[in-house]
Amino acid sequence: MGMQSKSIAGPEIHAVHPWTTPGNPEKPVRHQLLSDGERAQLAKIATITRFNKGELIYQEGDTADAVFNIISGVVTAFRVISDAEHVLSFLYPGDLFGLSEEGQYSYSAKATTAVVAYKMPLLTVRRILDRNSDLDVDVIIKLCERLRHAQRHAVILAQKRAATRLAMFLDMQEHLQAARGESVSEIHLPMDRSSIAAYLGLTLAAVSRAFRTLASKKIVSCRSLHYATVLNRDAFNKLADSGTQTTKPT
Amino acid sequence: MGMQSKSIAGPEIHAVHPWTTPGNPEKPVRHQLLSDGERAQLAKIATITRFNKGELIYQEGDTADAVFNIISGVVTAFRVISDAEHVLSFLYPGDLFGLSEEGQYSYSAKATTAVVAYKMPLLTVRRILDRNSDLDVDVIIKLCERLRHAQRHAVILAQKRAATRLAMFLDMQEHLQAARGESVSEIHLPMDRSSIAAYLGLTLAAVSRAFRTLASKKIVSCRSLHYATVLNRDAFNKLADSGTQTTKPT
DNA sequence: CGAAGTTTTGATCAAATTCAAGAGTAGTGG
DNA sequence: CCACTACTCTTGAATTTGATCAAAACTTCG
Repeated sequence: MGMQSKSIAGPEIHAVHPWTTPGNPEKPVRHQLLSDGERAQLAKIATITRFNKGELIYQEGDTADAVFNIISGVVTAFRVISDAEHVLSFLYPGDLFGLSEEGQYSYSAKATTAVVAYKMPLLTVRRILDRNSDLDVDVIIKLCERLRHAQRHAVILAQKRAATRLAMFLDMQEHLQAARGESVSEIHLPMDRSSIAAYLGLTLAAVSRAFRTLASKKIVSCRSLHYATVLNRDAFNKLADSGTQTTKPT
Repeated sequence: MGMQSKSIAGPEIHAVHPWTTPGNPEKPVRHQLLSDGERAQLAKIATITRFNKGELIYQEGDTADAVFNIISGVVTAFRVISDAEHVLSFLYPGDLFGLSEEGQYSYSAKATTAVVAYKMPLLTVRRILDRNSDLDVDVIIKLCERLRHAQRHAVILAQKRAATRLAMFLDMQEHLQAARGESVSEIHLPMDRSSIAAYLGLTLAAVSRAFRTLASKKIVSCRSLHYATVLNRDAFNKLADSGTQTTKPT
């Protein structure tokens, strides 16, 4: 599932470059941000770590001493609040996590599928950041992307109907998949229903019913628990279109 | 309402420093991030702009050509989705906005109170960022803070009961107020009820009822529409405590 | 194949939305 | 300075939607 054809091994940060030239509003493309030199520099301090499906990577409150960069697999970032699990984001290969912390991790992270990741000591990464201006810019780009995602998440959560939230979630997953260069004939959902529920701020039952609602209206169909297809694109967009940038005329 | 006693005029970026020394989990303090030199450098390219209450600063989709730094007043960042306004964040003096954009602004911004702000050309700021490594780090710190806020927002929106969301919002406002060094005898709410509703993903009516619920239980009282006081701290924390870092023992 | 864990589905209940009318605020001009 | 108007906020009643609790169907994996 990891198709790296690069010459040098080492961390990869993928992100949509936020700083497009004005007057060139092409569709955003996901780039590899790090130069070969930067990757080599980071590779020296990185160790490769593996996590089994379901394994906890770190827990909210732990001393934040490492930054992770995903090679393959999916990670779920979450917080537990009065016994309820709230999913903050699903992280994919090319994502960086554990950097934006205040001494302690501000959320927990677990492997949703089997995961392989680079693990780098936080202090060393900071030392490199302090010297290397180009790396800074890459990290800024990545943080901007994460911020936009978090804001989109908030927009999804602000929706009042469950089917709308689910449609927006599926739309988001489809876009991310396209940005990663994967096929979009089907939407892949590596996480389980309860994680989706925790991300959408709904109960398990509500997510299940929302899937049923979309299926009964012939808007979306599910081949299995982890694969969905959009059947009626117009109806789907009517529900989900909100995160998509408005292709406004003139 | 602006109490700058600094020697040099120019943009100010305030943020909680995320990179505390491990083993020193003191309460986070908000710092002025920019050095005098950096502020002077930015001041040269900045112009001071004023906005009236309610005025639109920029609109989603506009070409993103300027970055703003608030001197005084409150700005609301929002998106309009199928006729419904969704508030992404309330921005205060010391905040920076308009930087994390992809050629076009990804949300709209309006002045919630009268606002005075520095306006800086985006291209020039980027050029400075490319050369000045220290500034990069400051921007990273600020972005990390914004990211944590966005994630907290998501946690608030994932709450199912309106009174809980409101309590968490009030708690957040109180903490921000304290971080800004203002008095916390009362919680100041410069925005109107419908903006709170748009931030909490609720209807105007639900917010109104939630205030009434908290008031009738003697947990919070409202002197006026814009000032609230916590009466019963224990009951309040029981509702709101979730975003607050767990002061876990040993 | 069988057992443990997930997901679906059903019935009831609580809570927020909606629509609409009434009370309160603010801002304007006489 | 007060009165009038426009706007925001509160409150009420009916409706819709999701939560909750619980049982049945389905997956997954040993």
